[in-house]
This record gives sequence, C-alpha cells and structure tokens, in this order.
Amino acid sequence: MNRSASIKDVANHASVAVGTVSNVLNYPDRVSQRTKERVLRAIDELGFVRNDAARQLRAGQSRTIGLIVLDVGNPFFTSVVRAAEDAAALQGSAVLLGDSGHNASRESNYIDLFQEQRVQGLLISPVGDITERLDLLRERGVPTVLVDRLADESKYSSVSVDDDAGGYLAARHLLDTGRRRLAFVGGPTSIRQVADRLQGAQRAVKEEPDATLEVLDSDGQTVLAGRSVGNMLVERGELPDGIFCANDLLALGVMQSLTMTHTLRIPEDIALIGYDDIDFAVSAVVPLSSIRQPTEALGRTAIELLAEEVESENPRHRAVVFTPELVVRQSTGPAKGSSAG
Amino acid sequence: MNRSASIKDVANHASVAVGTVSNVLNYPDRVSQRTKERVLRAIDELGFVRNDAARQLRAGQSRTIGLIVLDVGNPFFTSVVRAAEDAAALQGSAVLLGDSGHNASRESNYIDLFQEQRVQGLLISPVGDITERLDLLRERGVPTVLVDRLADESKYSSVSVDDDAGGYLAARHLLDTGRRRLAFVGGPTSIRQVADRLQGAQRAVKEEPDATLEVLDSDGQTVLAGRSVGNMLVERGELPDGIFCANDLLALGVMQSLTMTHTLRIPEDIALIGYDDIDFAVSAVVPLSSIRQPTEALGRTAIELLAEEVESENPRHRAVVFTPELVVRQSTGPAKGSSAG
DNA sequence: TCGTAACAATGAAACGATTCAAAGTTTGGA
DNA sequence: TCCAAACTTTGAATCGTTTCATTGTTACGA
Repeated sequence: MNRSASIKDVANHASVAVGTVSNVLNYPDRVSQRTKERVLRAIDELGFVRNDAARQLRAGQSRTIGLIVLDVGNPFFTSVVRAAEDAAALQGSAVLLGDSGHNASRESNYIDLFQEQRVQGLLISPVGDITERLDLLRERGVPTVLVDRLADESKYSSVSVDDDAGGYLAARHLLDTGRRRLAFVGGPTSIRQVADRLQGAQRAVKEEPDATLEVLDSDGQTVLAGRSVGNMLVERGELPDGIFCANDLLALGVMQSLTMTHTLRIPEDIALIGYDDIDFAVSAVVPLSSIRQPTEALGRTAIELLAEEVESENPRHRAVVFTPELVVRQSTGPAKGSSAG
Repeated sequence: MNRSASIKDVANHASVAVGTVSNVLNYPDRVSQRTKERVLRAIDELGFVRNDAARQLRAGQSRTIGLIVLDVGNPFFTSVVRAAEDAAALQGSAVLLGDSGHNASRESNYIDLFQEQRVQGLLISPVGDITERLDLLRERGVPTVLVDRLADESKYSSVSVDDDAGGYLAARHLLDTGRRRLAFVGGPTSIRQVADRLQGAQRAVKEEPDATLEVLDSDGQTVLAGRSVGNMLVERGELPDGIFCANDLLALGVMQSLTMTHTLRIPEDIALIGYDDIDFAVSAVVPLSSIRQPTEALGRTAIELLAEEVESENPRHRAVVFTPELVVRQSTGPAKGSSAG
C-alpha cells in the first residue's frame, strides 16, 4: 500500500512492455485480444490507477477548466456552475471551482493555482476591473472567457446578461403598477452588475417626469445586508412606494425587515422586486417578483466559447449577451387604492 | 506563447543551473542574494509559472483534497464546502469539489477522477452504502473521511450530526406545541439522513399515546418536490396538524402549496418544521422553524480529521458527532385555540 | 516456399520539477 | 599563507506517462 502501482508494475506483472500497457489504455484497437486481456487482468490485480500528473506532464495540458465565481453561496452562481460542469463533462473535461467571494486576493490566488495546474482555460466572473491580470493571462496563452460580464470583443469572449435592460424592466414594471417614489438597493456600485442595473432603472425613471429614484447603498449582496438596509428604512420612516433590489438575496432581506414591522404591507404599501429569480424567490413571505436570468444558457455557452478558443489557434472572440425576463409575482401586485397605469 | 517557460528556460536565461532555480523557489535561504535576484528577474521576464503536474509527479502526491457532496445547490452543503475550503487553505491545500447529485455513477466518476489526481485524501458524503468502493480506496491507501454520515470507527473517520436526535427534537417540539396528527415528509428513506430523522421522530411520537405519525414520501429533497407533496395533501383534504420535513427546501415547498390555498393558515391550522436552518428559512412566507446543524464545524473538522489520517501512518479513526439544535420560529407557533402542552 | 503487407509489441526519449551527492567558492582563525 | 568549515552551485537521476521509430510476428497470394 506504500506506493500505488505504476504502469511499469503492470507491464512486469503481465510480462509486456510499458508501451503496450499504454496502448491498452489509450488505443485498445492496436493491441491483440489475448494481450489486452492479460494486461487488463494485471491492472485489476494490482489495482492500477493512472497517474494524472504524469499524463499531464507528457501531454503538456490538463483536461480541467478553471471556473472562478464571485459567490458560491449565491444560487445564481451555483446554477451557472452546475450548467458549466455538465457541459464540460460532455466534452470530457472536469471543472475546478474557485470561490473568490468578491475578494481580489482570493481571486488572484485561484488564478495562480489554475495557472500552475495548466488548466485548458479559465472561466471567470471577475472582481472589479482586473484587466491587467487578464491581459497577462492572454499573453501567456491561457484562453479566458468572462462570465456575467461584458468584455471588449477584440480581446475576450464573454457571456453576459444585459443588466441595463434588466434594470429597466424592473423599474419600468414598478412604474407601470403606479409607483412613483422608487428606491434602488444595491451593493457598492463598483460592482459592474450593480451599476448597470441601476443605470437601467434610472433610464426608466427618467421617462416619468413625476417619478424619483433614491439610491440606497448596501454592504454586500446578502440576505443580511438587505435586512440592515430594510431596518434603516423602517427606522428612518420616510418610505418609498417601490423598491428594486440588485439581487433576490437583498430583496429577501429587505422583505424580512419590512414585514417584521407588521404595519407595512407588501405590495399594498411598498412594492418589491429583486433580480436573478432564484428558487427561493417564489417561496418568500410574499412571493417575490424578479428578473430572471438564463443561468443554464450562461454556463453552457461559456464552456462552448472556451472550447472555441482552445481549438482555434487564433480565434475570433465573441460576446454573447442574453436578455433577461420579467417575472411578476405577488410582491409587485397593485398598490393601495390605485389602479395600475 | 506556444509553450510556457520551463525551469530550464529560466536557468538558461539567468545563467545558472536548474537546481538553483528550484532552490530559489523552494529554499530561498540556500541561495545567495545576488543569484536570487538574477533568477527572480529571469522568472519575471519569462513569465515563468511552476508546472504543478511535474511537481506532483516528482512529489508523488498533490496538494489537493477531493470533496464530494450530494448537492451543491443545497445551502447546507455549500456552507460545509466553504468551511472546508477555508480550513484547507490554512494548511496550504486546495479543495477539488465534486457534486454527485445523489447519483451513484457521478459519484463514482468523481472518485475515479480524484484517484487519478492522487489527491491527498477524500471527503465524501456518500450516496447510499458504497462500502465496497470505499473499502477499496482504503486498501489503496487513500485517506477518506465521511461527511454527514456516521462511520464504523474501526474503518473510517467521520463527521456527522446526530440525525436521530434532530428528528426527535423536531417531532417533540411539534408535540409540545399541542399537535397530535403528525406527518413526516422525506425523500426516499434509502437516504440515511432521511431514515435517521424519521426514526428520531417516531421515537418522540411513541412517547405520546394519542399521537400518530404519517410518512409521506417525496421525490427528492428540493423545493419542487416539497411543493408536489403539499399539493397532494391539499387535494387529498385530510390534513395533519403538524408537518416535519426532512430538510428546509422540502419545507419551503410544502409551505408554498399550503399557503397558496389561502384557507389553511400556518401555524394555526398546520405547524411546519424543517431541517438544516438554511439562510432562507428565516425569510419564508412564514418564518420557518428548523433544526440547525453546525455546518462550519462539520467542514472544518472534516479537514482536521483528514489531516490526522494523512499525517500518521496508522491513524486511529475518530467519529465526531455533533448535536443539532432546535430553532423556533413562527411556523410552529401555538395551534388554533389550544395552549401548548 | 517465398515475399510482402498488415498487424503487434517493444523500449528509449521526452515532459518539467525536485533531490542530493559532489564540486566549487568564500570566510576566518592559526 | 594555509586549512577547515561553512556556504553556494551544479547537474544527473528520478517520478509515471505517452509517443513513435524500430523490430518482431503473422497471414496470404503468387
């Protein structure tokens, strides 16, 4: 048990050359039936398992793809990850998953790790604007596809969802159901997705002369962060009549603190809409309206674009942009004593 | 850009021997200041990145740990994963994550993959009773720790939570708040965790002569599966007055279908309790009572036990069992016109 | 029976890092 | 100035695969 069996041990045990064992493993057709059986028996008896490090070393490349997401705890990303894993499995690759947690240094560590592993390529949902680092990767010949982030097509392929359009959809829906004093709740606007969704919302609000949009900064994009923004609003007293949150987790948090007052009603007093349409949106205190993103398509397409980059020597990069979709539920029903318009 | 620089390229560029470059990387103290600087400059100029495959091949072992969970979409597991990653990072290892999705063949694929990668060890939350496969791993000298599953201490280390105790806690709580016609909702009882929780519940119910427990099979452990059990109950009409779900996702699903009727009230007509205490439990339609499991401790301890196995030649295995905790929220408040007993 | 084409099996070289015994260099005390 | 000890540097050997030119074997038509 000290050292696991090598291909050489198998060769000895079956009285053949190492090359033959390798052929049994990789090109079974090149080997005669008799020999194949003997080798397979030896493999079984010794419990031989290929050493992937040696394979990779010889091959110069691994069969893994690195994927770095901003937050594995966020159902949006787990869904993308799942789709990417499935798509990768179809083409015989495995996915190494890294969670940066919106933290640039953790992200950097994963990039280092994946580079050392000589991954086939990298899918990354980057923290901030790490163009220098990514440009370096590009120079080093590591194919990279940006996920959930629009990229300069001359440099990278990317899959993303039109966040500006999504923000517009959300705000437009609040306006269409009669709300005029809107609030946007979103983490630091240095996060691109947040900034774009806000921008789309502002575009919609500008279309209604009597509508206003207040921006409420949240500390991150979690249920907890949403709850503290909600508490702040409740204490402050002066409330908007429609709230658009940069993601569903935030919205669920806001919903919690609003409903805990037992005096504010959703949607009669305040309408609430989130973003991502995670599974939990439908099972919230008040089922949450949201903006749905095609997560499966994101993950699958990312893998496909990466495959294109890996295969062609000098690939043309493509930026695939998906369109989000409004999902109306109870949390944005008609306002108190007003007909939608 | 065709081929990334090797240690030999660096050595040439800096006019030193390959061994010296290796020393700069691994034992900087053995190298003089002048030489070190020269080598580091060469590394920088060539953009050299260590080839992990070659390192591993030489070292005979990788610095990664394989972790196979039943469902990454389940917040319980993502929480465990996160804790394990952090603990592993502290000891300089990386975690390779695999999602079996309760599927034995996917699980088997990941075990193969991880074995080929020569991971330091394996953390696994196994699908069913795969003792044969695990015994084989043990013979091959792959240290293995079972996660969320009690193991025979003579063979494996394990970290788990006492599911029987948790089931008892949940059912006892329903009984204590006056419910007598209980139902248990849980995926196939071939899943160990489900079976144990049910058993604990049955133990509690036996303590009350006038109490009954009906078992409702669910198709998996997702929000969706919960919803369909709930729909079935509503259509059938004859309802329990207390429901214990094998996890929170199921409970949220059941809650959805019950509240959609607009005639049944939680907790007045039916009390509902879940299991896991995921973040979303608190933000449900009716904040969900649940059984909390110490997920961080699970993940961290799993890594620690694995480290013990890796370090000692002939380790004594340990089975660490954590105790779950009742979290009472609104979904199990007092019943209609009855005082708790 | 011979020659050749098709098929099988061989084993040395290569991948890139680490290790370690050996060789080379510096330092400082006598 | 010389010697030994301490410090640096060297480079061949090694890890376990895959590759591929070469050698060995078989089959079959002439």
